[in-house]
Amino acid sequence: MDKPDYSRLAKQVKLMAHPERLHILDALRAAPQCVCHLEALLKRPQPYVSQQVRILSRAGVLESERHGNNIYYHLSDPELLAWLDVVLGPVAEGADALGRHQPIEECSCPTCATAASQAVAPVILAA
Amino acid sequence: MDKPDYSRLAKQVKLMAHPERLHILDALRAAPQCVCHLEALLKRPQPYVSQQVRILSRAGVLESERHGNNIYYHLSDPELLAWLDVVLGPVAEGADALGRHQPIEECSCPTCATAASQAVAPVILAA
DNA sequence: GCGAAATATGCAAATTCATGCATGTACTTG
DNA sequence: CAAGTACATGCATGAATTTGCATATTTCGC
Repeated sequence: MDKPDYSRLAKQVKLMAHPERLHILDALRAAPQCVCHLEALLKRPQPYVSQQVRILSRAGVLESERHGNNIYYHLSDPELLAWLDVVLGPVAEGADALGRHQPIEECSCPTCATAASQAVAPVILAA
Repeated sequence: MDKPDYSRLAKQVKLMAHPERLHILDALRAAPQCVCHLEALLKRPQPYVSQQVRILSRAGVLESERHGNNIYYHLSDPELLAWLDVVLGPVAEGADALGRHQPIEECSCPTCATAASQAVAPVILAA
């Protein structure tokens, strides 16, 4: 019977109401991702990605963890996670069953590098 | 495996990313509502309400039906409806089991008027 | 400590959005 | 057809968003 807090909800919803941010969130809900990863995924300059990440961070829906030079972000807000599941459908985007992120050629973070060198031929270093 | 259309989804999500619009959508998913109703509900001037309604209308998520002088709008997009159920929780906001809208004192549309005169004392006409 | 890699921050221009208000239109009733 | 009611539309202005870019910061390998 209590009215929802439309202001608060709208503010949270707004986080998804942006194509690139939605893309980031989609990637992030699957598994922690470093910025270079998202950069490769979105095909946008790093400062651009960092800024969108910051918007999400400052909204309190993200958590970060540093691993050497890379900073891995992941979604920490259950509410938003639930919404994303409905808007985007169940998690698919580049995540495997273990919750690790899918290696991307354009990304050179440790996770991607080792994964790539183990799986496919290391064409990465050639380019 | 196919990537979601982030642009399209973001655009649709944006419809909810606004307090007043979210409020309108909440009311609208329960039952058809006329503008005067929403006006009373939001406590905002009529042109303001009409404009928000138009945004939703032009996005194709609303349907309208005229009854005499009043125009009743209702949500016609199942996708958005599903999202609203998750964001706002199950329908509650002023709808009864029959899907009629709850009469509001400030509203003078036929539905409200008759409902009011039958139920509580018609204090409405006094003010 | 130095340079390189990964990420963050600040700023500015362009665009979009929000909102108030005056006025226009459509239907109804007498 | 005249007047009233319900709703729509146009416009103006200020605020917020978007996006690009230059530059700062942090950490690692040497």
